Amino acid sequence: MDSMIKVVIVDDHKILTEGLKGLIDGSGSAIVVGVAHSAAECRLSLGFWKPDVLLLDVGLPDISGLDFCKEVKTQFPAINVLALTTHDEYSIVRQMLDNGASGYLIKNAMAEEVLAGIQAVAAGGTFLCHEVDLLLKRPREKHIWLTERERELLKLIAEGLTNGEIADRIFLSPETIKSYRKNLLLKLDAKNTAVLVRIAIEQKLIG
Amino acid sequence: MDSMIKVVIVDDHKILTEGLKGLIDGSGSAIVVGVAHSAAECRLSLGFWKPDVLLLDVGLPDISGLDFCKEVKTQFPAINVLALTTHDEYSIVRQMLDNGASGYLIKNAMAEEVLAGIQAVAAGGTFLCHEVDLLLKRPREKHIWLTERERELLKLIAEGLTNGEIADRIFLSPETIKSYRKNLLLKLDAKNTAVLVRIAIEQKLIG
DNA sequence: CTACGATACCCCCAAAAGGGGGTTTTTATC
DNA sequence: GATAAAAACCCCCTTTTGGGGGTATCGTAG
Repeated sequence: MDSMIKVVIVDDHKILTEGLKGLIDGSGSAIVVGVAHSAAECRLSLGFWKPDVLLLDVGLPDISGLDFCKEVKTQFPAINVLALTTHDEYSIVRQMLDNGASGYLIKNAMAEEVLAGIQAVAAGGTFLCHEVDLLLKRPREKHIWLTERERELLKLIAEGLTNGEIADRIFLSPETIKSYRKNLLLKLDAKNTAVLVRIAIEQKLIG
Repeated sequence: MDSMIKVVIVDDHKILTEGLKGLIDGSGSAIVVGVAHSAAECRLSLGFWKPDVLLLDVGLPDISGLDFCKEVKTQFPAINVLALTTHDEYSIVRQMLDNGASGYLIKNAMAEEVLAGIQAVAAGGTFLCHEVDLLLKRPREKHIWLTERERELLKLIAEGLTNGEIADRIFLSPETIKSYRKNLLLKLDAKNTAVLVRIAIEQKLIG
């Protein structure tokens, strides 16, 4: 049928893609025209597949799904990206949507939500699974959001650099690094570096 | 058919379980007699389902799959547990096998490996997917393995307690805590607390 | 029976982090 | 053109960590 929504799946969990393909093909409204298990594999065929919807995982083996989403939207603005991941952290959802995704599904969502999501984004709309919808509606204060510089500092701290080493690395005064550090402790409500690093990783604030 | 292997799936990713059920039922050698999306849900019916093989995820929403594996093996020693997860860390694999699992599959393994794994453990054997097999064969020095006490200390450090606070909590001298801390830095090859916490979380050494 | 790992303890001293206060400049938004 | 947020900088002082040494006890596997 010509009205079939063409879908491509990019996910390295082969067991999931197999099952998902069956689910979508069996729906009658959409058909899987391609499956890739890495961003590189997807790049090779995406121009040929020309899907309406790209079901994209965040945790790809080669590059981040976050970056790949941006890449796809730049090269093929007509393709609607629907994120499909295990991550339910604000930081990931926000970055994915900022990078051009039209929808966001968590892998423990119902099968029906996948089909609903595909139809919604194929029609040019947006779709968020229930859990993510609630997440984004929470008051602003509950969401941790850092500036570029803060994320950079946080990453270097988590790598074990001292204030002095960080200062040398990015050509700033050690006193400046100290200020950022104090501010990060405040923002993330951490009493010391140990907790700071734990929260940074748990909330996926660093790559 | 009487010779069919009876399988129960426990995983909160509904999309994966749907697909997996189709895959197993379609194999001709095994059949899914039950699906649960949490440990609690599984407990209710496990005695009734009486499966030969339990496909078990580590990241369940209610309790850890690690603990649930031990629980199942205690109550139903005849059920062969086959772990099916995204985790490829030594610590998780080792704990799962220590808790009685007969096999370990990573979710990005091939679909064929799932069927091979089910047949192997149903026959009373063991099964490790290729990746995990390689992981366990690496020289001992490459594997980080901590004592009970060290894991306890590591957890408290990651929670942000200082040496003094930890000492008060577990009734030891602050000097003792300091020694453990220095030893942990050595063992995990971390130059400071920030790196220590990062490695602890990445290698899944703490709960 | 001895050798080893795990547990628990101690001292000294230097380096780093944390808590409290600040200032200035740029850049974007209204 | 005001307002606000981000970025960069500075000083004082205390607490905590890290690096370097140690010692003693207990249990268990060779």
